Amino acid sequence: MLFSDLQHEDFDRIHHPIDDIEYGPGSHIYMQGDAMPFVYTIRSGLVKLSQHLPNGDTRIVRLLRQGDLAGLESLNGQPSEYEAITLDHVRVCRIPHSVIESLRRDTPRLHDALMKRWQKALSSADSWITRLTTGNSKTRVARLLMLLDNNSEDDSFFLPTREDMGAMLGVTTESVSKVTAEFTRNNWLRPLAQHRAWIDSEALEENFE
Amino acid sequence: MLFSDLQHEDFDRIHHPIDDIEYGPGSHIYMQGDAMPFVYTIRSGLVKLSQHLPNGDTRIVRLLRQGDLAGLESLNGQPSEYEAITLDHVRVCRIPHSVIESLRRDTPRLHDALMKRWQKALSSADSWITRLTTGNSKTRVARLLMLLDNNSEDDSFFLPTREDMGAMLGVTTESVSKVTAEFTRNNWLRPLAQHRAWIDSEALEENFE
DNA sequence: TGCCAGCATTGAAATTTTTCAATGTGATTA
DNA sequence: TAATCACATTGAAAAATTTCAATGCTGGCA
Repeated sequence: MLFSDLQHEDFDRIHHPIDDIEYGPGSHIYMQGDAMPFVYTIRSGLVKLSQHLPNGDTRIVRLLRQGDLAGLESLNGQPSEYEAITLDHVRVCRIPHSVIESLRRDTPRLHDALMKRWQKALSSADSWITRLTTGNSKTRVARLLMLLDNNSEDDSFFLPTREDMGAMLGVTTESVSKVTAEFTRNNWLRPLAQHRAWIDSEALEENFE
Repeated sequence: MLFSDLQHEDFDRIHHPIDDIEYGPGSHIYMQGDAMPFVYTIRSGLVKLSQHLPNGDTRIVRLLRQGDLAGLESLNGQPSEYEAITLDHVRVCRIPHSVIESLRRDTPRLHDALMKRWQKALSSADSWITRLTTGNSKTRVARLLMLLDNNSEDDSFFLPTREDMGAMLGVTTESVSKVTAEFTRNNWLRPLAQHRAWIDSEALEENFE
């Protein structure tokens, strides 16, 4: 939670509604171009942040999960450059900008917490570039699976559709499918029920550092 | 400049050395793994921020130019995940973390300035993903050339080596070369002396939105 | 001035990825 | 239970990209 760093007294200053909201899979939290008076912290589930190109291509630029902040970009009042769509069941906490602003003035701890979030988002964006858009398609799929696996608390993890995986890696749906099918044949990937899956991390790591 | 938002009185509080430094082309400002007690603002020139993968591949994740901040990542005290290398002649202003910290406490304006920088870096990282790692190699090269052109104050702009362009786009040196050579034959790209070049933006835009 | 070193360009063959068109498969619903 | 829908998988051919090996070009240096 964004506010985990704050003391209780800080919360008492909040006189604006902070809502907990739940979304089913595939829901739009916000769209590209939306005015954004809120920031969202993800309490559980996975959210894809994507951008559309003028030519109609869509690219997923980041996955947000528990503890991540969505809508940071728009703290400046600009409309969102992204759309945020849930992949599975998602719970968020919706915080009005006004709350952030007033807390920002009074509590240095929030400042620091916000800084840390920026930092995390940036470093995630960069490692996305280095790890998920470099190498051939097998390597990219392997790295994505390991990232999803790492992100998960669980032994299993959420396996997106091949189309979404393609949009994350910059390759076609079919190419992703060919690779995941091969991994499955090798027993490196075991798709389970409900869009979840398990991987043999050692084997993948060994073959695709 | 980072401090352009600050009033003069704020500067008087600074009792630490802030140095202006100049680098020739190809100089290392800092390396991956370096402890980083500084933040750098770029006063002029172009800097590449890159990351190495364990397998030896290198990927350029961002270009920094006038007004950008390098070393933001390490405000938390962690060693740098990046290396920053100059492409041309570069002037930077090197600011100790301690200065940032003490200003941060006292001057809300600096806070805001820093936030804006984070925001800019993040949005740049994301559009890097969407625009520079999507589409075929001609499209990517075209987009990179337009980005370099936009960045430049000048009518001409700095044209990196084919190898660096490849590391930005996730394609091989030779592939980039084939594309730039073709663009040159079409008169869409005109390489000039001293690593500089000119493009026919209309023609490129038309062919590669 | 001429030579060198370091890029850049080119070509052909190998490989990878995309494209396009079927064909599976599993979960949900009638 | 059967029908249906949304994805996933597969295969073959086309297209794009990489690889590898030469060959050009140019600016700096002896």
